[in-house]
Parts: sequence; C-alpha cells; structure tokens
Amino acid sequence: MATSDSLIRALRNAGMRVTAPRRAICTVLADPDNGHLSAPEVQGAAQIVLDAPIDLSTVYRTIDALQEAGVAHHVHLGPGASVVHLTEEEHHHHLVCDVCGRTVDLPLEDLDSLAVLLRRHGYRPDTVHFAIVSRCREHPA
Amino acid sequence: MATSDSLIRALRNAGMRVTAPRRAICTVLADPDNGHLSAPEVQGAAQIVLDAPIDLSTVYRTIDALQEAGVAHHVHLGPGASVVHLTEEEHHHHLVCDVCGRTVDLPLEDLDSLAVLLRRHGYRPDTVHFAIVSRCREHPA
DNA sequence: CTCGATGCAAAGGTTTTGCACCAGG
DNA sequence: CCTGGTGCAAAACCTTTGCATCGAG
Repeated sequence: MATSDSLIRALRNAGMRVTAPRRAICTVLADPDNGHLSAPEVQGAAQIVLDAPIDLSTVYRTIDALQEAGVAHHVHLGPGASVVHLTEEEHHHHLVCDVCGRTVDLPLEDLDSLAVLLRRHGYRPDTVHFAIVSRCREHPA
Repeated sequence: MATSDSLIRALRNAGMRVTAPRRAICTVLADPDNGHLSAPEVQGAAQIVLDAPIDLSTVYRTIDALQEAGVAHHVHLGPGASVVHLTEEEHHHHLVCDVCGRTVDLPLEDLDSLAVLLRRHGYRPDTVHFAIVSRCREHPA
C-alpha cells in the first residue's frame, strides 16, 4: 500500500517541493477508502482535508508531478473524467460497464498469461493498467 | 470485415435514414486503411469523401446511431478523444503506451481465459473491448 | 407529407496554459 | 534568495443539446 508519506517522499526525491496543497492531495490519493478519483473529485476531497480552496490546475499539476515521480498514472476508464491510479497499488483490472459505468476491480493474479503476452510486445507488465469495457449483467445489448 | 454497405444496411434495418453525410461517415469507418479514429478525425476524413462540410455534431449523432444499430462502439483509449470501434471487426486488444500513445492491436484468441473471467462477473464477453495502458519498449519508467 | 437528420450556435465538462505572486528549500 | 508552486483567468478540446430548416422515405 502506498501511504501519504511515501507519495510525499517520492516528490521530494524527485527534487520537487512539498506544499500544503500537495500534502492534502497525497493524503486523499493514499486513502484506501477512496476508489479511483477524477481530478475534480480529488480537488473536492483535498479541499476538505486542507480546509482551504485548492485550484483545479494545481490538482492537475500535482497529478502530473506524481506521475513524473513515478508513483501515479491517470487513466481513462470511460466517458467523462480520467481517474488517478497509484502505481504502488496492487495491480488490478477495471471492468467497466458500457452503459452504467459501474466498475468492478479484478485482482491480477488470474491473468499471468497476460503478462507474458505484454512482454512479447515489448511492454512492461509491472506498469500495466487494465480497462476492460463491456456490459454488466443488468445491461444486456 | 464490416463493409460500408453493411453499416448502411444496419442503419436502414434499425429504421434510420440514410443520408449523404452518413454514407460518407460509414465509408470512412469501414475503410481498413483507417485505424481507430476519433470523432474529429472521422469528420475530417468524411468531409474529404463527401467533398462538402459535415458538422461535428452530425458525426457524433451518426456514431450514436451506429451504436444503437449495434455495429459500433466508442471507446476511450487514452487522453484526448475517444475512438470508434466497429463491432463486427474481429475483437482485439488495444495496447496503449502511457507516454507516446502508440497503440498495438492484439488478436483476442490468446486470451480465452479472459472471457471466462468476464463471464464469472456477469459481463458479456462478446461485446468486450480492451484497452490496456502500459509503457512500450521505448518509454521505460 | 411527415418525421428524422442536418447545420448552426451555445453550453457543459475536462484539461491546459500564461502570468504575476508567494513560499519552500 | 531563487526557483518552482499557486491561484486566477482564459483558452483549447471534446461532447452534448436546442432549434429552425431541409430532405429521405
């Protein structure tokens, strides 16, 4: 599990500054109660943590910073905003319903064959993220 | 392979009208030389085919119509616009590089185990679309 | 003729960027 | 200090929607 501190440390190690807004954003991202949040959602939660307004552009730039520090990705799961995904989280799928957008997380362990396939194409399986778009039980074609 | 005619026929069968802009859009989508195009890209190509301007909203509404007719999906592969994916195409993965956005198509046959997994979660494997975001050989972490 | 599709315009949401100011190291 | 982060504002995108008009069936 990535902790708020490990994210902060990653920023510092990458030669970046640690500010109050960034601390709040890292706290939000590291909270296991939060699922995959979009940038506007991160803004809302971080403002509560900090008890002060944080600009959306700051959120995006912080996400970029975390990405450059190698501890986060942002991924598009469907229509609407993209969500933030921590690199150090246990890797998993996202099964997304085409219609209702409901997301199911799947552990990666069932899919060792996939790692082999990825490597065959020169991709690095350890940074893999999955977004599988399909239809859930309640929304047949 | 889906042909331009099969797309047109699908529209007609669904009780929808076939117009000049729609014909041009279907021609573009059915062209195997075209990869997965975003709506703005479809607009550009279709305008050349038709040799007349086509409104972006018309492109979006036509994509919606094809989706309702069951012959197309639109999928978000990464940052930026979503792309159109024909249902009758052979199903495949999209391996997307996090950094450069380069996409590799993978045949589905290697991944029968995935279909089982999806079914176990109540998803319908025949409408599956894959977007796997990772890093390609030229962009290590 | 009738209903659906088109184009135009406007609006909504996400994401990016320029710039002056402030603060972390 | 000095560089990099912040907030504010504006803009760039993608996408959706309302409405009058046009044209397919």
